[in-house]
Amino acid sequence: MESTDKKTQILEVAQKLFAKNGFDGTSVRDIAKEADVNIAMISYYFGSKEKLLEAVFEKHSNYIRLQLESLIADDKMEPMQKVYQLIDSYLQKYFGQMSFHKIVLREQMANKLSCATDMLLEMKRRNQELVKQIIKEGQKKGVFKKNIDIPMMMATMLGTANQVMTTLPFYKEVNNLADMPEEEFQKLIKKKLTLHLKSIFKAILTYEEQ
Amino acid sequence: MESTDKKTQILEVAQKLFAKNGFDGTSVRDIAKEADVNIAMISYYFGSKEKLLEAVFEKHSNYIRLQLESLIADDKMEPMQKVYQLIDSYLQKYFGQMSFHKIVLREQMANKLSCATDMLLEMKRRNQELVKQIIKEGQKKGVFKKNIDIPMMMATMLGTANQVMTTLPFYKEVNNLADMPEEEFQKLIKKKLTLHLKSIFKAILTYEEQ
DNA sequence: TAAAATCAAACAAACGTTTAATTAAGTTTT
DNA sequence: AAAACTTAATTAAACGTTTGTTTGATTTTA
Repeated sequence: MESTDKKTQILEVAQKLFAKNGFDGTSVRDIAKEADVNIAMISYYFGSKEKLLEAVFEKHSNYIRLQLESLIADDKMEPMQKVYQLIDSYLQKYFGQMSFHKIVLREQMANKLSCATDMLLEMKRRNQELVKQIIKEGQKKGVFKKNIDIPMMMATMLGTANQVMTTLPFYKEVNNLADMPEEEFQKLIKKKLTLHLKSIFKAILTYEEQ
Repeated sequence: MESTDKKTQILEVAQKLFAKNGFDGTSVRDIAKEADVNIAMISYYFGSKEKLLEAVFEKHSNYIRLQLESLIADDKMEPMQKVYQLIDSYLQKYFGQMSFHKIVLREQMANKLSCATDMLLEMKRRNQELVKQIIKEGQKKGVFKKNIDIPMMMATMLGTANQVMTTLPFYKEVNNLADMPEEEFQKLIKKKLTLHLKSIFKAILTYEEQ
């Protein structure tokens, strides 16, 4: 049998609660209660709490990689357009799966060696290598500057997105948008963030130092 | 009596372990063992584990604010130089107190309402207001563009710094610096990050869109 | 000798996991 | 088609640890 109803329900609730309260801050009893299943079902389906976390990671492992590979394969698109679409893809994933990316952020911070953090690091390495290919292509075509610090550039994209995402209520406050519906507000902030990052990346990749 | 040896020792160990393993991931027994004190001393000096966390926050509450205020007060320095020094101050604080800022990052993610998160939000509001003053001064002098999204710009600085800090081992790996001593490596990455952020801020604040 | 500091021990509560029994679903045998 | 059997799903209860905190006695300090 594959993916019972209750099994997927446990997985989704776990993702939500891990994001909200952290791995250590979430008990299997919390998960069981919210998913409306017996506690024993978690061990029954996933083996342990730790393996439940791994299962959450498994679910999200390949999305960005596929996007990047199809970008590289495209030989008609301009380099700068590829970078813009790269930003779009990342932000699409981030805002579409906020709760998961909060878990990633938390796991990233914990430097304990687990199967989940290994998966994460491997994902990061692979994606960074693909981004490198896109940038090098732009440099070969003479559109981008030489000496781009790609890891630092990626840190700005991921870091800015994370920062905005983890302090969304703060941005709502400073922009005086307390009344705006949450969904509309997120759309707005995503739009702002996209433009912001695109203009930064353009500066990093093309503007000569003065 | 004020600040016994053991009391400060508990505070420092707590900061270190909270940063490493998170608040929920750190037990008072862990803290007591590493600080080489009896478990009961934690309740004796701080009342509870929660209040111990608050005490850690208390210790760090005012550093950046003072730096910003002295920057605003200076009426000789050029606006761009002020922004550059703002970046220096923030990164100085971040790299000097990494473990504390990891705790901040974790608390920021947890949206539970505690005394500690309140302190954090208040700090953020105040500092953002001060940064706003510095930018507005530059705009009045005609050095900076109009329509600067200050919260977004700050998100880029804080977010990039956080991202680099939480994934330091990754940056060591991708830069092939596995052999470099940790201290030297951190100096290098801090230097890189500083230049990176300054060039981004210059672009944000002065380059006209093309 | 009075107050502060320190300690081992105990507390109840919460933790992740396992057990053993029961129900539901599916398959095989009559 | 009914009965017998087998496996999967589900449950309440219990398991042994670990959790944060408190107690009450003892030592140190002033």
